[in-house]
Order: sequence, then structure tokens, then C-alpha cells
Amino acid sequence: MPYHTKQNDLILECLRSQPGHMTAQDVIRALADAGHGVGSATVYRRLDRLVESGMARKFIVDEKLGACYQYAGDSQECERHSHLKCVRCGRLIHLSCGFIDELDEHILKEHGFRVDSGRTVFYGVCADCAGEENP
Amino acid sequence: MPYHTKQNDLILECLRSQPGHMTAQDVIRALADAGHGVGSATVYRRLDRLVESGMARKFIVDEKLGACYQYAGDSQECERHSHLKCVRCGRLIHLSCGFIDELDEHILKEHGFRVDSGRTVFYGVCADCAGEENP
DNA sequence: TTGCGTGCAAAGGTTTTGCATGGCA
DNA sequence: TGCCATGCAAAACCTTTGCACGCAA
Repeated sequence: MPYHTKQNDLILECLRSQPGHMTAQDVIRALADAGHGVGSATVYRRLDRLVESGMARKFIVDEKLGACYQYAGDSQECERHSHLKCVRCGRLIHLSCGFIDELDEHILKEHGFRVDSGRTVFYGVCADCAGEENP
Repeated sequence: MPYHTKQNDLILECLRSQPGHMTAQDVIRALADAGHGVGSATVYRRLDRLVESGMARKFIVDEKLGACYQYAGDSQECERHSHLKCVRCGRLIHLSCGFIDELDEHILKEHGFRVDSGRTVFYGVCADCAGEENP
């Protein structure tokens, strides 16, 4: 049975305060800056637990950057968000789109694979960067 | 102007011999096992160049595992492959599917983002693992 | 001969692990 | 009082970087 600790609340609150996504290192730095230093080992351990329990979502954006975490506690609104990562400028774009749902359904029915859109990252080139290439 | 070296051939041949994908570490180990030791720095440098030149593709599967590389020299057949990664058993499944093309087209037209399917990894649960959950 | 490519070693970064201590139940 | 959680430090890991030497052109 997991215990309820102050550090757990701090980490969760930190994630919640951030509209976007944070790496584990972001969380560690944010807590340190706020005056509540939390050991990095604890942050990693708690983040993994939050993901297991469904309070947070975890996905990989970039191989240099570590894993990214995002709060998912209250609303499931972001559940069907996917992400677009521009490999040129590095921007990460949220994508809410019915087409994704259709795709997920198709993959489930035809290929027997249940996709978790919240984790999935599409790589490519964003409009701005594509514009710069072909002016 | 890039030079043509023995190590470059070895690395490319190593990738080509593998039907699937390899991490940089896999390449290093494979070459070492084959008796041709190639320095890890060289492997990383050459792999990056191969990706730049289009001879190989690179994508991220798992944050613990490093980047994955795949040969893409002869045929572009795999160009429109996406990958499904089962978060339960860790299996990586190739997905060739017209629906993906439609999605990419939709994202390009409606969201102005050109997706590179070859890099994209869908996370979720495969049929086998889903079956084990609900027998 | 020129200068890119290589290899070794060291450094950089994130994440994990071991172990003694502290705090929740 | 138990036992999980924490924190520190050290370790493990992949990847990058610096530098001298070797090899392709």
C-alpha cells in the first residue's frame, strides 16, 4: 500500500501547474527553484508511479531529451491529444483531431493493436519550417 | 567531400543484413562480434551521416533504448512504414497501411504539418497482450 | 601532401541502484 | 511499531567531444 507523502504532492502539483509537458529534470529544477528540494531519485520513482496509476502520461519526444511527463489527473481532455514534433525547429505541437480517433479505431479493428494516442509522437516538418525551405 | 572508408562499408553492410532495426549499440556489438571492431564514436558519427544522406532512417522507440536505425538504401518500400510499439511486451511491429497515408495527407492539408511516417512510433497494447488482460 | 576519418579516452547527460535514515499509518 | 519513502552518493548507461594518428584522394 503506497504512502501519501509531501514529496508526492509537490511533484503532482508541479506537473499540474504546467500546461505542457516536463522532463524529469524540469521537475527537479522547478522544485529546487521553488525552495522545496526533492531528491532526483525520488522524482524519478514518483513519476513512474504516477504514470502507472494513470495520474500522469509519459512519452518520448527526443532522444537527447529524456522522457516527458504530463499531468493527466483531473480531465481526460488531453487523452486523445497526439503530438507533432518538428524535427527542424524542435517545436512540439498539440494535435486534437477526429482523424486520429478514426485511425486508432482502424488500427484496433484491422490490426488488433490498441493505440494510446496520448503517448504517440508524429515526427515531421512544421508549416513554418517547410515555408522557409520553399519560399 | 566525404571519404569512402572501410568502416563506412562495414556499418552499412551491418544495417543491411538486419531486416529490422538496430540501435547504435547493436551495431557496435555486431561489428565487434564479427571481428571487425569499429570505435563507438565512429559508429555514431557514421550512422548520423547515413541518416542525413538518406541511406538509413532513425527513430526513437524507447527512452531506455537509444535511437534505432534502419537501412533504407535500396528500396523505399519501407518509406511509409510506421511502427507500433507494445508498451506491455516491448514488441515492435511494422505497419504498412493506407490509412496512415490518408492521415498524413490530412495532417498536411489541415494542419500544415508534413509527417515523416518512417520516424513515427505508435505506442499502445498489441493483440496478444490485450488478450492476456481479458481472457 | 592535404585534410577528412578513425580510435581512444574522457567528459557530458539522464536515469537507476544501494543503503542508512526519516516519516506515514 | 512496522514498513514504505526519501535522500545522498555512486554506478550504469548511451552519446558526444578532443586530440593525435592514419589513410583516402
